[in-house]
Order: sequence, then structure tokens, then C-alpha cells
Amino acid sequence: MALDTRERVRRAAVKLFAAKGFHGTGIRDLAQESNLSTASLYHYMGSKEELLADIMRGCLRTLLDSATAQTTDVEDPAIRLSRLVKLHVRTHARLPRETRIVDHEIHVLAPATRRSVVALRDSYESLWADAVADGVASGVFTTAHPGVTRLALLEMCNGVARWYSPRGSMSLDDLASHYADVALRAVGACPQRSPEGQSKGE
Amino acid sequence: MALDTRERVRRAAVKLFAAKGFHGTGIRDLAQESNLSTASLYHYMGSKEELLADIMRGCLRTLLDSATAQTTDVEDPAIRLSRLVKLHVRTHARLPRETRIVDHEIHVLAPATRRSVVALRDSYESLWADAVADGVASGVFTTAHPGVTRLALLEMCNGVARWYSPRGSMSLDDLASHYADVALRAVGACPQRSPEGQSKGE
Amino acid sequence: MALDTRERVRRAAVKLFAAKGFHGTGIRDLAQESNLSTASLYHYMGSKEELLADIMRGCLRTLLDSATAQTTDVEDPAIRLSRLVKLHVRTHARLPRETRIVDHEIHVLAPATRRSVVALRDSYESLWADAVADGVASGVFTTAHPGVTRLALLEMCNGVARWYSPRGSMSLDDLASHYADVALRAVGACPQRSPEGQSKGE
Amino acid sequence: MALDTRERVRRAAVKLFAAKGFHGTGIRDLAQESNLSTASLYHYMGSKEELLADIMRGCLRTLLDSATAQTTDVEDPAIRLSRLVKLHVRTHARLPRETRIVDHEIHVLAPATRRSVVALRDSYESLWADAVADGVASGVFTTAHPGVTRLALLEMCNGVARWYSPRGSMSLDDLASHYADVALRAVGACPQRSPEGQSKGE
DNA sequence: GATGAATGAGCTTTCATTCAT
DNA sequence: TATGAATGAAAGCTCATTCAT
Repeated sequence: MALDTRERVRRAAVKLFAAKGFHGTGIRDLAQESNLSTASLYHYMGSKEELLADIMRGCLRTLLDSATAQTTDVEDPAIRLSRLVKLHVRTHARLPRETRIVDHEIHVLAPATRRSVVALRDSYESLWADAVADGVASGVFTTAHPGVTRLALLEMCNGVARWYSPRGSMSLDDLASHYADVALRAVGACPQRSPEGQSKGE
Repeated sequence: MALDTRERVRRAAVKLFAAKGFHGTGIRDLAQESNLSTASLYHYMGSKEELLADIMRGCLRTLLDSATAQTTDVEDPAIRLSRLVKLHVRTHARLPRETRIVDHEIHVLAPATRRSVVALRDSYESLWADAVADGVASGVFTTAHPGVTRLALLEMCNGVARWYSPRGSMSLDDLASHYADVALRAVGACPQRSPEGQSKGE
Repeated sequence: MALDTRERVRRAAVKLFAAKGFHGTGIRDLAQESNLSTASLYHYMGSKEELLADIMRGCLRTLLDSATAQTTDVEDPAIRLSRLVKLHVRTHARLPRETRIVDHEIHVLAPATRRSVVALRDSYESLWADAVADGVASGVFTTAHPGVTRLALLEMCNGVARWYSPRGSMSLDDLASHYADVALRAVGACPQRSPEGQSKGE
Repeated sequence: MALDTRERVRRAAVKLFAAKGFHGTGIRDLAQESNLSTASLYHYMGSKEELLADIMRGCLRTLLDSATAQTTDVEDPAIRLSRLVKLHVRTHARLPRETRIVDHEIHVLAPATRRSVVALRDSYESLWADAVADGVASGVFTTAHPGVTRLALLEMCNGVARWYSPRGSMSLDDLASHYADVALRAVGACPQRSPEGQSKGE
């Protein structure tokens, strides 16, 4: 099954933006990597910046949708946080380039576009904030600085995208579970009675 | 006390590289921020890339020297790791822009320069690796994947540079201690009997 | 017949490089003379230096090919030398700008490019050297310093590019014949019995 | 005896202008070659262009003065031409860099300066023109195109600066005599009865 | 006499993008 | 759909020169 041209361009952009940065990647680099002329490129994207924004929004939307699906109607804040962490870690391990782009290149976007991306990110992070806040409210979590804790946990998990290798010694499931444990400990929950079994889902 | 021009240029670069990225920062931006003409800029730097490399090396050397000073002749691996984490967190909280530049812009450097910077970073990280390895060897730490643990901890601490604000609710000392606790837990040490009192030093 | 753009650029470069020198000619001068923007210029050339090298190689290749065609299978060294001189003079009179560029700007080229151009020039000059050497070997020529003689003759003929004007009082044929006579005298041959009739060809 | 600084600058300029061309030589190159700072350079020269003009004028004035001294009050046009050629050849062999600068870089000069240099050159060349004209008028020379002949002879001799090496197989005296012979033959004089003995003088 | 500091103007080249075909 | 041609703007950097010290 031949790869859709638009998708080829997207992948080229993901590869190059992650490796050399948005400003370090020229339109000619994208064209070459996509096996297209620079002019043809513009049949498949609006502008370089829109291409970047599309990648970011796609990544964040997937994350947000998955996270929403996995936490909706889940009462226990510990289970919610655990699932969020596992999903986040898995996503950053599997799509390190997309997630690094989201993490590193937001400053590039023009204000209007940036707002739309940041809004998505905020929606996603509010799932984390809610889980933490609910845990604190119900007495399951104890943390003096919920906001700080949320950010610290998020950044810790983001880091996975910068070092995880599927060829390494650790399985993705173990990794995700390990990070979930660390997170629950960080909010003062008792992860030794694991809130739920190994979740494979994403 | 008037600020040395060379230092003014360095600060301008730190500010702009951190905010807009190396490739997103033009030589004219640097000149304006330094209150210099673009031509004058070149009295105080070799090239834009050398300026970047100098900033990176300066940051890493300071970190390496401080870390070495604080861990040399310290037997206990838990104390060493604790001090490394605290220093790292403090440095990333106090110099978030320098450290983010080190973390984000290494790919920009030409191979030869990159090697020199990476060598410094490796020297620094080997202090972490040694502490973890010694702890494991002496049975104080238990971690199945020392390499992964080191990277995960480093990235967790790096994250501080991306969110910490001195105007926030958490003091730098509390933050550093907190991260040290998390780190010791992550390697299976027992931080409840804190390996040493609150160290204020850097 | 409209002039190919690439050729327009080449002619502009020939005109300007000859008049103001390579380093004295800016990319903006070339663009203006070619009726192109500076950016468009780069559709038709690799770089300013490659444009120069192309001009040089084109000129030398034409000269080499013509010279080879006119001297191959010619036994008599006097006839060969005579033809080489006439061709050289004619070429320098007709294409004074190209030939002056070849003569004046070789030092500009980067080492690798320079080697390729010098190799062409050496191939061409070896035709002269062979003619002289064969003439000496067969006793037709007498010159104590064949290498010096070759260089002196070449430089004498190169000079034509610096002063000949088609509006002057001397026809190109007369000029070429005259130089051939001088050359044969210089190697001690007897040109009064002209080695061949007036050759109009090139 | 230490070398006067002004003279050191002049020699540096001669070396570099000859090797890389006027426009190919930067003020920094000159400073480095002179062991001076760029600012100090301006104590010893007016501007880069004036330095060039000074070199040219110096070279031409020396040539003109020597030529005048050697031909004044000499009746025989053959002797005059012979001496002019010998002097010219010797000068171009001994000072190939200065003479090449005169030959190659006149187009660089601003109109006013150029006029002053060209005036000197014209004065010098008029000695040649006079010798040829007198020879033709008195019937000693026969050449249908005196102007062309003068230019061709001059260029032939100029060529010496581009190839002569003092380490070569030919002495300077032989070379100069040889060129004088060629020149006299070219104007139809009979050099076999050499117009005068070997002149060593310059 | 010597020079670090400074600069406006300029350099060659590349940028992202458009458009006619 | 695809692309050669085209470009205004900007990139990083160097130019020759001046001047206060």
C-alpha cells in the first residue's frame, strides 16, 4: 500500500523538525526528504508553520482523546493519575519525535496559532490537574503544591521521549508502570497496593 | 559597576537563544539586544555558533566543577546522589535559560564542536553514573536498570528548568530536597532517614 | 532567437569578470547585467566561483579540442606549431575576455577546482610542448631552452587578448600569420618557406 | 638595518596584491603580513587604493626614469629599441610582482588616480613609440603597423613577469638579449649585426 | 606610534513562498 | 498533479575605514 503523499510529507517534517529543529529545517530539506520539489510541497501543506502546527495538534489531539477515553467515568483519582502517566509515558516512548516537537517548538508559532495549540495542551493537562486536585480533595493524595507536582510529573514523563530506546533493556510496560509508581509516590498515594493491574491499553 | 561588553553579549545570547532558539535568533537580534552593531558583535565572539558553544561549555563546566567539588571524597553513594540531584535542581532553577540551551541546542553544533560539548556533558553525567553504580555495588541501591534510572532522573531534574519560577509557592531548598528524596526512592534507597541534613550550599 | 537565460548569465559574467575582475564583480552586478534578481541568479549557477570555473573550463576545452583536431596526425612539427600559434592568436583575438579571465583569475579558484582547470590548461599546453620537443628531436627546430621558448611564445600570444581590436588596421589572418612567423623564427625554423599556405580555419 | 615600517607595508602589499589581486586582498591580510594592526596600517598608507597607486607609480616611474636615462641622446633607433626591450625584460624578470600589479590592476583605480597612472605608462610607452616611429622614418625599420607592433612587443615582454624564474636555465642577460633580437627582427631590422655589445646595465 | 573598539555598507548565499505552465 | 522559474527579504559574516585613548 503506497504511502499517501500528504502523509509522506508529514513524516518527513516530523523526522526533520525533531532532528534539526523547525528553524533548522529548510523547505528544501523537507522537499528532498519527501521526494518532491519545493513547489509541489505546497500542494500538501499550507505553509511550513501550518505543517508544524498540524503535527503538534495531531499529537496533542490523539493524546487528549486517548486520555479522555481512559479516564472518563473513572472515580478513583489514583487510577486516573496512574493511567494518565502510563499513557503519557507510552506515547512519549513510541512517538518521541512528535512529542519532542510539541515540547520544543511552541515558541515558533505565531500568537494565534500558538493559542490554539496551547489550548489543546491545556485541555490535556487539565485532566492531570483534575486527577491531582480530586485526589487531594478526597484525601487520597497529599501534596502541598499540586500545581508544582503536576508540572514536575509531566516534565519527568516528557523526558522519556529524550532517552527511551525500544532496543534498551526495559520493556515499555515495565517503564510505564515504574513511572506510574513514582508518580503516585510523589503525590503521597500508596502505590504498593497498585491501583489496578497492568494496563496494556493506550 | 559597568557590565563588560563581552558579558553583555553573552547575556543577550542566553536570553534570545533560550526564548527563540538558536536558529530562531538572528545576528541582528543579538546586536540589538546587546546595543551593538552587527559588525561590532564580531569583536566579542568568533561566530554565532562559537558563542553558543561557549555558553554551553561555560554552563557545563560550572556544573561539572561544582559537582566534583561536592562529591569528591564522599564515600556514601546516597549522599553523593543526593548532592548531585540538589545541585542539578538548583542550577536548573537558577539558570533555566543556560540549562535549556544546553538541553535543546546540541544538535546545532558542528561535529567537532559538538564532540567537545558532549565530552563535558559525559564527564558530568559520569559522576551520576558512578554514584548509582557504587550504590548498587554496595547494596545500598537496588535498581535493575542503572543506566535507565540515571537518564530518567537526569531528565526529571532537567524539567525544573522548564517550569520552576522563583515567584512560585515552593522554595528552592524545599524543591531540591524534594527531588533528592524522589531520586533516592527511585533507586530504592530509604530517604526517610535523610542521608544528611538540609544542605543549603551549591 | 531568444537567448537562453543560462547563456545570458554566462555572457554577463564574462563581460564583468573581464572588465572588473572576479573579486571586483559583485553578485548584484551580475544580476543587473543579466536582468535577474540575485536570487534568480542561483537557478542558473552553483556559485559565483563555479560560474567562473565553468567559463574557464569552457574556454580551455574549446581551445584544447580545436587544437587537438588541427594537429592530430600532422607529422611536421613546424606545421603543428604554426597551427597552434594561429589558433591561439585567433582565439585570443576573438574571445579576449574569456581568455583574459583564464589568464588572470586562476588564483581565485579553490584548490580542487583550480586543479581541474590547471589540468585542462596543462593538456592544452602539452600540445605546444610536444610540437616543440618533436621539432627539436627531428632537428627542424633549434632552441637551447624548449621550456622557456614555449612559455615565452604562449605569453606573447596571450598578449593579443589585451590589445587586439577588430577595428584596428590589421586583419586577423595577417595577425595570426605574423605571430606564426615570429614563433617559427623563435624556434629557429625557416618560416620564409612557409610550412603551409594561409590557413583560414580555426 | 631594520626595515622601515612603511617599506614593510609596501612589500606586504606587493606580495599579496600580486598573489591574490587587489580585491582579493583584505586590509586584514595586509595587516597580518605587515605584523601590524589594521588601525596601525593607516599610519603608513592613505588608503588601500592609494597604496596600490603608489606601488604602480613607483614601478612605472623607475621604469620611465631608467628608460629615459638609457635612451636620451641615442640617435640610432635600433639601439634605443634594443635597450628599451632589454630594460623592460630585466625589470619584469626582477620585479615580476610589481609589474604584474601594474598590468593587472589598473581597472581598479578610480578615474582620477587611473589617469595619473596611465599618464605615466603613456610617457613610458611613448619612448617605445618614438623609437619605432624614428626607425620607420629613417628606413631602418619596416613595419606596416607600428602601433600594433609596439603593443605586441610590449605584451611579449610583459609575459616574462609571468613565467621567468631566476632558478631557470636561462640567464637574465641571455634572456634580455634574446628578446631584443626578436624585437628587432619583428620590426624588420637586422639584429645579426647586433646594434651594440652586451649591455649589462639596467 | 600604536591599537582596541566601533560601524555603515556591503558581501555571497539561502530563505519561504508564488505563479505560469 | 507537478514543477521550473522567479523573487523580496533576510541570513551570517566581512569590508575598509575612523577615532579615542
